[in-house]
Amino acid sequence: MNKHDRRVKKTIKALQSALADAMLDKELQKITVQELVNKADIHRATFYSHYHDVYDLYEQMEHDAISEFTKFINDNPAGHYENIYNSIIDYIYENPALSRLLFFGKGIDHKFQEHMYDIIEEKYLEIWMQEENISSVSEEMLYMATYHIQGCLSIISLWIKNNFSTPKEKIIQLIYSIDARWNMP
Amino acid sequence: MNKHDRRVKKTIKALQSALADAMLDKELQKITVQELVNKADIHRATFYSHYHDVYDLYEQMEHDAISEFTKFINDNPAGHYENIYNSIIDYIYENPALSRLLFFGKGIDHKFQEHMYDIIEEKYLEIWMQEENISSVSEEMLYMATYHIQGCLSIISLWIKNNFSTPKEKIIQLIYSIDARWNMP
DNA sequence: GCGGCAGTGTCGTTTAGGCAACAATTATAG
DNA sequence: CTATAATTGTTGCCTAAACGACACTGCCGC
Repeated sequence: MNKHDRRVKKTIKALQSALADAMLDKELQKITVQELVNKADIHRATFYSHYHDVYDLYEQMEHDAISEFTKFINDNPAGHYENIYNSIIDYIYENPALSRLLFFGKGIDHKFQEHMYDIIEEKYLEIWMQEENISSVSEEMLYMATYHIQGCLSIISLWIKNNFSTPKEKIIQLIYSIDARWNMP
Repeated sequence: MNKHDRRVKKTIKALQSALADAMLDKELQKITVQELVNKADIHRATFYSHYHDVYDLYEQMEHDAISEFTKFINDNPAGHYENIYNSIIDYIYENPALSRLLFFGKGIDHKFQEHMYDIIEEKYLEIWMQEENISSVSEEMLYMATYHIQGCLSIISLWIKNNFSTPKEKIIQLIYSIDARWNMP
């Protein structure tokens, strides 16, 4: 299967949306293949040509999302850490169903958020060390990082919870304005 | 081409959405096939296997929509005319892009709305004549029909203009409550 | 218990969509 | 004016998705 084929991309996305939707009000265990293909409007056989079962679909979803986020964050060209959130917010906005699932899905160990945090923190420290031309970070810096990252993530989390009713631009602006109010260590 | 094939339905819908989207800020004349297939994320050759050009797509869209509405209205089982709006609102909600186009698209003679009005009025009169067991309608009734139909259509129109920010149920409730406040002739 | 109903995997066949390449026709800019 | 970029139709080949059918499992109500 060529994963760059439009048809493949579309069915994958349709199935992911269907699962994300289903998981908002149902445990992963209780979701059937039938149900998913109905929602996604694809043939059942097509499902099996991509995934072994519902769990398989979920695992690939989570894995893909983490890869995507990691890529976005590491590809960050300018190296300004505000841009990290720009990429993240864009991706979330383009994949609302997936995001809702990863942040609020039922019956999941929410290690995804920890993963997310780790990736971002790593980038923060990398940028800081580069900017300040130092080889290690102080304990104070780590606390600052936690404070700021978790704060921003909770803003994004709330945004998703509110079904993106706040305009994307406003969220970005918000995070930027918080940054501006900061005196970097 | 079997128009009941899922793939066909999906590409048709994707192209319709793309055109509807494009027409909101561009004249029909200025829209290219290229642009549409990019938006719809389908191959250009696929476009030509369905339509001759952009105008062809538009005409079929309008025609299909009118057919759909007519069908909904005439299939109305109970014969209660409030249900007409139920069907219409459902359809609009399921086809937001198409609806925006038909109500607010640029560079179109908005004969669609007149068409819509005619279909609804016909149904109204049919129901009334049946209920009252009469063979013709009074002039007064025609005025009442105009008043009520155009009023309801303008509510729906505003709803679309507001990007469906008002919940669907509330719109239906609104129209029902208006009905309840009426003393039928 | 058993009949029916929903879901599961799998298979062979058909078909719509994807793709790349083509010549031909318009823009659009330098 | 000319080049060069973009859009247009069209083609042949390939493949993923659709479809219907199959036997099989598990579950629920009578």
